[in-house]
Amino acid sequence: MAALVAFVTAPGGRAALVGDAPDARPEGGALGTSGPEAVGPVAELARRAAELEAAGDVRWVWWSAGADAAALAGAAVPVARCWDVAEAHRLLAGGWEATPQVAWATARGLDRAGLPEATRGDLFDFDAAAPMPELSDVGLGRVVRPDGYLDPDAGTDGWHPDDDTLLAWARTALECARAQQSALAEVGPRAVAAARSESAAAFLCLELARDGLPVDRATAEQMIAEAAGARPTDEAHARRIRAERDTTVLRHTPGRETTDLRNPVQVKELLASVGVVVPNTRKWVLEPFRDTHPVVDALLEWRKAERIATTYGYPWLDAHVGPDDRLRGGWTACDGAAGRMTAQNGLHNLPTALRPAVAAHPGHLFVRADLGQIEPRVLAAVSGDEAFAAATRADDLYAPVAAALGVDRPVAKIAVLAAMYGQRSGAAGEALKDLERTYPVAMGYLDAAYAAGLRREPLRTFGGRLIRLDAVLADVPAESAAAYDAARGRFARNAVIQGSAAELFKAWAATVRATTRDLGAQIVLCLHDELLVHVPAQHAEEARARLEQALTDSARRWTGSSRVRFVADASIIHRWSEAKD
DNA sequence: GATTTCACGTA
DNA sequence: CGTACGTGAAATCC
Repeated sequence: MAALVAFVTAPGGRAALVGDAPDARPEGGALGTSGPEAVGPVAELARRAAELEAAGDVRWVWWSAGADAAALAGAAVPVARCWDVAEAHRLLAGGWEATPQVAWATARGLDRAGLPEATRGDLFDFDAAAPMPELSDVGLGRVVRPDGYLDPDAGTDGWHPDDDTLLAWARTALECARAQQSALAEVGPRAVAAARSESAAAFLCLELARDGLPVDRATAEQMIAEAAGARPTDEAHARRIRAERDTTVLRHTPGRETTDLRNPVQVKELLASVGVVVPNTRKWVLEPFRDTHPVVDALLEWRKAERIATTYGYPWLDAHVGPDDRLRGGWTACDGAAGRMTAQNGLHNLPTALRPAVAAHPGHLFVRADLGQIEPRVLAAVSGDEAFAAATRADDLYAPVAAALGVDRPVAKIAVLAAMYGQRSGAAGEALKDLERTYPVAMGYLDAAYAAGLRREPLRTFGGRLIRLDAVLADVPAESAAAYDAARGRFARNAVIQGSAAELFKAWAATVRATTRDLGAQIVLCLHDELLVHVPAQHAEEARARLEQALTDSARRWTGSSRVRFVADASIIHRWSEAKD
């Protein structure tokens, strides 16, 4: 078993590293007596960490990758195993808030309501707390208060610990990680493994932010030019281009040229004047009126161009694509709801029209792979439905389902999706009833999640992530209590599937990262069920094979069996836009 | 200046 | 065929 070694940093460029050999620790013995221990400038500690990583079996512990491990990612330390206290806490307790103080309190079983407030300036300055007696022998008392809570200022921006305090901060992280492991072991058989996988994903997020997504700048400029016009030379030029774009719509409605197309109220009035009366001007509302009046089609085309001009235009390119032609944004390992990864600066919602601009750099290729029919396959795994699991053995899961129900494939597909996502009406009605009879375990699992949502009872994903129903939907406006309840039910039903799928995806990504590193491969994009890996051209085929093997292995570890089959569609491409093979 | 609404891109 | 996320422009609130 890997030895835990904490790596923590403090403002001012200091870091501490403290190891603890768990098996060597005598019963009731002191902590931190058998492993490495160092404190100093973060660059120096990162070098020491690189040596330890190269030498042996280490699992790094940090309060969070973003706060503590940036220097390791920056120095390209090939971190193989880690424990991210914040990610472990998010798994254990749900939601997104995961400061060291909250994570520590939860792991130690302290009441969340008793958390002390951070001090502010000199108004509430008080004398440093006396060390906590039972922890003072190893120095944790420097950051742990007598009442057991963490010093509320520890780890915050304005905190300037001395060396001994920073060492105590590292030892406390170790202690917190151990307490979390115990707590997660109680949650379920997969939760500790899930925390490790989430931790790896959090470090991967630093690497994604560091490396960026390879872009072909010339193509990007060309695609932007097609939608938004030439790059403006000055403000007046920019206004002129904007006006020309507006004219493509306004020329269809003489007399209304002053309409502001960016103002939905005015657009609604404009449409009403040509007989298109709509409650709002959303795309799917206007779509049926495309042929009613030419201004509708012109408006929808204008919106597409306007989107690229404003969100993905020249300012976006200049701000987020570096001189090395890499598109960079911040990444998080999980959102606050079900636990999917998030990304900023358009990395997760780049219009497909711009995908030709995402291109492998010279000498490299992309291996692109996505998980096929991931959500129904995950449903089969998490529900334990043997009949549904049997259907996953087919490349196309809907084919055996259609055969079992005695319906055409499209009907089977709609029925399965309707069951998972909530709509229980419409064309799928009859097939849904058959689905309930044929796969009662899987359908029962979904119904139970829905019912728990109605009752406001928190749920856990397959990997043990707590799905909270209080905070997430608190601000959803609802006309009636029943609508609010139903929204909660749908959310719960969706979250156990979406969240579990996210866990498998991250386990897969972490395995790919580990098993393709020696090829010089970089994961450059994670998109919920899709991976884009940038790899030296001569290793592309090998990398593709390892991606598929990684799925088999991580799915097997995650589900604990091979009853449910997961499939990846993997191809080697130059540009993200290229068709699947 | 901060927050809300509308709209729309991705899965 | 539901859920989630991030972004920008304009309106609205304070």
